[in-house]
Amino acid sequence: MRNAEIAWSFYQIADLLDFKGEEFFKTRAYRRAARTIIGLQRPVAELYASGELKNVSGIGKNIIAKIGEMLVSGECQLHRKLKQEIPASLLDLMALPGIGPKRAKLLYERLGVTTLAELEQAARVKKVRDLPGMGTKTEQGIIQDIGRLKKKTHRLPLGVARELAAELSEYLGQLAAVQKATVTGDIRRWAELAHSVDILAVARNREDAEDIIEAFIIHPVLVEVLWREHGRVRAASRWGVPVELVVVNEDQYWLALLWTTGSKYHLRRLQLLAWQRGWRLDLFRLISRHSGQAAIVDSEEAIYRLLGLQYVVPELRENNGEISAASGGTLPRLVELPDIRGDLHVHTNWSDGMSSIEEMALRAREMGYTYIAVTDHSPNLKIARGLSPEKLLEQFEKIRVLNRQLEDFYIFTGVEVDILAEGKLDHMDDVLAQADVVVASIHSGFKQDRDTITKRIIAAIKNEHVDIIGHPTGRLLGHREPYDVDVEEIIEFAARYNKVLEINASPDRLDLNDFYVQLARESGVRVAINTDAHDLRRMDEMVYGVSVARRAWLEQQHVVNTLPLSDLLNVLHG
DNA sequence: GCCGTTTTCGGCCCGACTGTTTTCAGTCG
Repeated sequence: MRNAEIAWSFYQIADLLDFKGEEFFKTRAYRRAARTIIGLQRPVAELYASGELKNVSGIGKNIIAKIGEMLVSGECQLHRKLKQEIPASLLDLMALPGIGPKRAKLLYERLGVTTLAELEQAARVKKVRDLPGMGTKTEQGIIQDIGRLKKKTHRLPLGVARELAAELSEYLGQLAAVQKATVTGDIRRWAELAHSVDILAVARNREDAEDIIEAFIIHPVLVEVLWREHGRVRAASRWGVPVELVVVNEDQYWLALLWTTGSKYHLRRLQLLAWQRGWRLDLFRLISRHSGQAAIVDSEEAIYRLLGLQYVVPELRENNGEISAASGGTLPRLVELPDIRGDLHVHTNWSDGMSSIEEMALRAREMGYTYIAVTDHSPNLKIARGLSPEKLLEQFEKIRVLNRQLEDFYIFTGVEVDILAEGKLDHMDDVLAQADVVVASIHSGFKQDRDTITKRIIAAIKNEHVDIIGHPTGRLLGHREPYDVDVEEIIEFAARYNKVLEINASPDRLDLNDFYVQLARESGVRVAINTDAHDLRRMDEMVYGVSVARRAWLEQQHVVNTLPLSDLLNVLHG
């Protein structure tokens, strides 16, 4: 069992116990354990076997026992029992904003509602308003939120989509009849939301294709075959997003890879250009219009070369000017993960992170970075145990001591300071002045109007100590819409005050998105790609932020955390 | 549920907001 699956079980146990009205501290313990497991760098099974699990903070005797059960049988008894007792669809209700365990229970017991569809029906016939504590506004809200949910269920945030795709392609890769399996489509282009999970497999023998499909569709994550034709199958997955598998022979691989990667707008432009240049490009084939011969290619690069183009990386294939740039040889030299020299926004166990400053720094050094900025929360964010000014200065002192011990690595002192509801910052200027890196972010007042929120952020930009605006739109992909903010104006002010905007690399955020990052670049605003990691493992999510930068055509010089330490110091203090 | 060497029991967790209320329960970050 993978760590993610075990963690997922604990999250679900927590939700189910919440529903039963179990005390807060117990359900929190399960959630904490889940979060800890997600953050582990080694397989739980390994730590369990070696007995090291008991040294992990937040995981005690009971949870270890349940992990043991899961490792043996795939499920623990408590989870099984809870699932029997409570319809799983009730958890969907609790995912609605404003509906927690108490209200879900009320709806279930008084109206017999178990699914979103039933809840919507109950709301439409005005039954919800009769329940204690609920009224017409709640009822209207339910109808609206369910409507909104229906629209988005078929798109999966990039992070989850990649995990699902990795699992399926790994599974395929293990089949004897499969030579290799590659993830393509939206995911290969690093689109922030995947409409489908696409996998391309190469069969060892021509006649194996159907057997591969047979073996594929029995994978437990797939629930139903939607359609199927020779060498192709589309199935519904448990995650709500469709999965598509294409099986080809080796000689078709590169054109099939190009074709399945998309986007369809990029392909359309490519087809047109191919036609103009004497080729016919269609499904898995590139045929000379003169000779009628199919081109034989041994890479995607070769296909673009045949068409007289520079190679276009998947991230750029959105019909956003990349084909004319490739034709003129003017594609940008995109920023790459190895260009990143440090992470300027991470949390430690001084606030709501899971690891110590030392652990985060050592991990960063291991990753090849030369610096990191520790940016724990400010006092306003009580739930994250935001640091008081005194505590923060104590942390700075600790970091100075650590810096004397570390060779070839530098820890910036820093803070992620809340932009308060009135636009003030959650630390005094004399405190901020002592930090190397100040990330200013909004964590409250999400529902304020556009003008108010925009002004708050502009006020932060104007503060001389602020270096970076963190997750500028506050969205959580698939969970929370961005707050209403005039991003164009933020970019304008960032340009005027020479401030850096963040690409928050967490796959739950990807904030700013590629569109605004491109606008920022065109306005001369530099970005910092930061993970906002709260544990060691999530420092690895840098690659997601880099993908946003690449989709926005960013080069190394547009990203401040590609700078060598000394240059970055100049930017921060200059 | 987890945690702890001044505790093996009693802490852990906090305030704002919303929509519903006449004083507050539930939700959320």
